[in-house]
Amino acid sequence: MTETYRIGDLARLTDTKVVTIRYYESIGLMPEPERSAANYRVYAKAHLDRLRFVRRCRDLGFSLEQVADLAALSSDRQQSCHDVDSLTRMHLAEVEAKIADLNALAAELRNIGAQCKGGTTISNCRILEALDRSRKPA
Amino acid sequence: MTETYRIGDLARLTDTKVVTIRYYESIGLMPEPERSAANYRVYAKAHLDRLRFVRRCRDLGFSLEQVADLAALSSDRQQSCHDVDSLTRMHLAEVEAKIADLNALAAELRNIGAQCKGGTTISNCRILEALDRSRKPA
DNA sequence: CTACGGCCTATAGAAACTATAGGGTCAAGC
DNA sequence: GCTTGACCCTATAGTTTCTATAGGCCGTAG
Repeated sequence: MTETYRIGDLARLTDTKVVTIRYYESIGLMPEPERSAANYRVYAKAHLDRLRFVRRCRDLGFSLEQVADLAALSSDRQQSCHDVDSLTRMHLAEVEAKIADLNALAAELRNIGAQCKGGTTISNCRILEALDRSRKPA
Repeated sequence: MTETYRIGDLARLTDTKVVTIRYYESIGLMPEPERSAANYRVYAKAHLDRLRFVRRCRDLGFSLEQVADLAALSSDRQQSCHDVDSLTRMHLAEVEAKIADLNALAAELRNIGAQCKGGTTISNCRILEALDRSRKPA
């Protein structure tokens, strides 16, 4: 009576490739499911939930290792909320740092692009010179 | 008389690991240098310049393939500036998209973090519930 | 009964390196 | 003269997060 899923179902429901689900199992991020007579993986709702959790964390940019940590924490409901919070905070700090870097990078790329106004051949285009700071001006 | 460098010198001068320089050589991104009697790599100034160019492009977030393209373009000075410009533009678009994604992610993480105010144990901490949208409230 | 989609395992590849093993070279110090 | 240590060499495997491929079984619809 309990509804079950095959690996393809899980893949469709969570927008994950079949091979990726098997990969998660191989690294222990997904528990090993039951098998049918034909050796097919047979999943229960709990597996679906777990996979959704994993995928959502990945979308949020957590590494697989961090996801595993988060999942372990979540299974120990007596444990302090603090660990989960600090993991989230650390990750937020990483994300913010990356944004800052990328903003600086974008500014530089826009600047480099602006140098192209003049020439049409490489020899009088400034982009490469801008990319290569060590090159002396012609 | 012309000054030469050993691989460790290049590494220090460009803040690159020695193995990484050899890796660049193995994939054809750095030309094969001369060898000393003891089979040590002996680099000239041109190699140093080339490596600086590669590293700077990498810092700007270009992939190794893009760096190779850029370098090829730069060696053909008759070629149109347009190619270099469009590569840079495409890359800028990618970077801007990534920034937008990360901003959305940071907002979500801040939101999740804010949920932790209340409880001190997992069972009344909201972070995991926020991470796992499919979990029903207890 | 054969074709087709879905499932299985196992291995290799992609990107951009990093790490390790096992060994040669060279200058300085005892 | 010999050892120590820093540096160099090649070759291979590991990292992360998957994706792709090969070769083959299962189950159903026509």
